Amino acid sequence: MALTPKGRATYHHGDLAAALVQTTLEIIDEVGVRGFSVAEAARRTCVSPGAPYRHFADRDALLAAAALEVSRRLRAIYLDTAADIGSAQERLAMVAGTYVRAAARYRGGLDILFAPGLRATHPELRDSSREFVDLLLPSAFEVVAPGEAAVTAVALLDALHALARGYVAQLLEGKFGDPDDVVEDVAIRATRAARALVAGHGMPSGPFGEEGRDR
Amino acid sequence: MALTPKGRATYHHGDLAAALVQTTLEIIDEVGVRGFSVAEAARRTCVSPGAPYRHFADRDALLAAAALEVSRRLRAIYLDTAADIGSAQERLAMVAGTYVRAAARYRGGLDILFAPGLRATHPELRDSSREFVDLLLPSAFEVVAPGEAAVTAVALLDALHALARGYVAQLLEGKFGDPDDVVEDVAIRATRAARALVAGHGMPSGPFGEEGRDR
DNA sequence: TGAGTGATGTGAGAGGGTCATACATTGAAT
DNA sequence: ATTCAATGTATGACCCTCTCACATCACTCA
Repeated sequence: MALTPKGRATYHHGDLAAALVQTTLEIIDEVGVRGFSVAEAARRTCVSPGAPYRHFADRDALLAAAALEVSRRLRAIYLDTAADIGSAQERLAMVAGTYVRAAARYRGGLDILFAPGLRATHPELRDSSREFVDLLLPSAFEVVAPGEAAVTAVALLDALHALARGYVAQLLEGKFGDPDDVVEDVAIRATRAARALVAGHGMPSGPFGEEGRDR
Repeated sequence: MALTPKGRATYHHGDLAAALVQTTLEIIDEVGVRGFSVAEAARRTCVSPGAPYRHFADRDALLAAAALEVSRRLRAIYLDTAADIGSAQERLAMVAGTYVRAAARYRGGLDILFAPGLRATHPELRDSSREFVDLLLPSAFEVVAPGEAAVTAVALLDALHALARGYVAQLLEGKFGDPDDVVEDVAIRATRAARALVAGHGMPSGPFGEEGRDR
């Protein structure tokens, strides 16, 4: 009998975990999270249906790993585009647009990244988002009034995050038409709205003031 | 043998469709969309596993019906709270807070309402959201400059919608802590951010200007 | 060099879910 | 009373998740 029951060169795959994550992203791009199955991922990776479970505890764990990968790519995109923006205001406003453009590129990828169930169960997803947001903290500090900087800056970032995610959701669900056709327009609108938000940032410290954030 | 193989009084249920929608909402509140199954819904409604398919084409159709119900309730909540708000600015800002509070009340309900897959497949969900948003149009018109009112007003509403949805997502995934504990705080923050957005609404007409909106 | 060992993949299968199909039951219209 | 359409049941095909015993391989250390 062939050394490789499946269509592979060696019995051991080499780096199944990474391959599965990659395949997962592809599948999700095609059929969405709902259509994804680890069986299908195994099939495409030319591996038995049980093999993925050597690397991921369950379906959700694989999805979470894929989401984490998306998160990493988003971060990279941001770092690329933010490099040459001088004004803190503009840098903040721009993130929203960048987010939207990245969404069009990764589609389903963002669906997992934001899947309510997953984020609730896998804290590392929230952590990754948080780290990403923290990249923006310095810019936020520059923008808010020196007095109550800390809290207001964080609140501003939360608001921007909310705004961007909302636009992404609307874009991906086709509210404005075929996502491919309208990405750029929506990105511009998101940027514009973000600018308005940054401009009107004069929000006095609120209930979250004392306890810091994120616990 | 008993007339009712299951624990029901009559062979015919009476209003299975409505009962299923209700049960669906309950299940989702308990175990989330991911944990929901029409088999379980049938079980709880004391009906055979196939019965639901007489009323709903497939699992997604049942979920969509449930989501529509949530949408209806949201609308009712809004109408209740908006009644006695005089200023258009405040009315707009308040919607964000209302949205957040409603989210805490319906939890999983909003998960379905916003589930990317569902909204893409079932246009009636987007329609219902749109009708809801349209309730706010008059207020939006009051707020923007008379000149380019139409487009800007719609853009403002889209931005508010995005913002509110983003906050809801963050709330439900536990970013700020146990949702129950922080609803009110988050609602306040959302309202505040919305106010900032409305205040900085001076966005000139953009690429969406010519073609109207929403197609 | 050549066993031993742990990591990785296989195959079979239990359990459950979706959905289609054929059949049973019933209320309403004739 | 009879018939019909609507509604529920029973059964089963098919797929998926996840488990378990076993096969295969890479690596280590004597």
